[in-house]
Amino acid sequence: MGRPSAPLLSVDKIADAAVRLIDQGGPFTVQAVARQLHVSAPSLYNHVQGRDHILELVRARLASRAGLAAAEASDWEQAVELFVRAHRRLFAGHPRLIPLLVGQTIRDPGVLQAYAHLARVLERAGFARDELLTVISVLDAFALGSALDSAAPAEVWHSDDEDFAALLAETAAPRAEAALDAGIAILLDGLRARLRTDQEPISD
Amino acid sequence: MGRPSAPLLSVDKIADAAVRLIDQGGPFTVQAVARQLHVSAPSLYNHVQGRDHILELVRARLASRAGLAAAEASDWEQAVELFVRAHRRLFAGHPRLIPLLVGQTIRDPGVLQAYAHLARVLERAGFARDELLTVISVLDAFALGSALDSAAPAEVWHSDDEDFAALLAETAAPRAEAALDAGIAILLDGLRARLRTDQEPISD
DNA sequence: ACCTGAACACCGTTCAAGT
DNA sequence: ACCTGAACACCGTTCAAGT
Repeated sequence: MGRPSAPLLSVDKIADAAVRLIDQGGPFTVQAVARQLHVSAPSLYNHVQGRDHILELVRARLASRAGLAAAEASDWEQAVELFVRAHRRLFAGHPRLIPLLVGQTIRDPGVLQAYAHLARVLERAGFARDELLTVISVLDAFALGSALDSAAPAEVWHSDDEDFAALLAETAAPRAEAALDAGIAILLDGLRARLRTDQEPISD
Repeated sequence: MGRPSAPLLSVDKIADAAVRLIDQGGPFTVQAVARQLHVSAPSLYNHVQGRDHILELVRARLASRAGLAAAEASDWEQAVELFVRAHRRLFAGHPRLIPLLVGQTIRDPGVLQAYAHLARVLERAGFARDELLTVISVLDAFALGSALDSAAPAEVWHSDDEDFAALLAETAAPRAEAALDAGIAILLDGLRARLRTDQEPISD
């Protein structure tokens, strides 16, 4: 009781504990984070603004670890690939994070910079300005979806249909890597075709 | 107090009230659903197994309304387009539903049938079996992402970056429809390219 | 069979009290 | 400045009591 001589907590420690907790699998509560740190729940509020803030810290932390911002590529195709792979790395080890972050507004400047950078690269490459957000959403959603599926397809679909259940069982984690490559190829092919249309709109 | 002469509730009434509540915007709680129906919260448990069950009912209800299961198409390209558009319709009017359903296992037989059907169509078209789930995930994620963005891009990204903020402001709802078409075109082009590779793997 | 109020074990968050 | 315990207004869910 009372103030400790050296602080027990810090923003970094809280973020780390939150990541650990999420990976462990239990429900994500402020109280559980506090328990990880052997501290009472209200203590966290000296360093952090609340539950949502903790999740935003986790996003920032994992994004920098996954090298999301470092995606400085020369050409747009490489930029797309790096963006997707970084995003996928971000979530791949932490599938339980996805439902926690979907629907939460992204506020972390570092993460937003990565999005803004990709938007600029795509625009410079010749993509129509009002398509940029769609393209980014597709990439974003794809990385997220494939991370979720590769980690736990059974958690997404629960089928009694024999054929579909077999398909689910069959698609195991090792194959998911190849599936990611295939998915990226699909997206890049599609985007290349799109770019041609954007650049030569009246070519015939 | 006591049992009413005619039942006040039904599974359908609960599902409808839940949809209304979600669209209204407040937090989704069992108590709030009960309030919509002028009934106490425990009453719902006579018809429904709990909060998650209610959400699954909502998914089923909106899926059938959006015509997800009706996506019986002749060729795979049409099947893909119908699937994406139905999915997008499902969420487009109810963006607040997305964070509630992501991360929840899909159990509704009708919805699962739509996925299984699409898987079969794609397999028959020549897609590699271990890619089917990836392809479906991409489509799924795309429909979801585009519905979320078109409804409320400001809820997804909150940027102080001038350029990016401008891009967000600029991408208004009316354009989102065109963006959906573009996105579908991107996906179909990419998938066509993929299909060629799958079918002629040793062509050179 | 179907609704109610009371109760239980939780939440996230606030705040006065302590050092 | 930083941690604590008590307190507040909520949750989802269970259950005996009522008709």
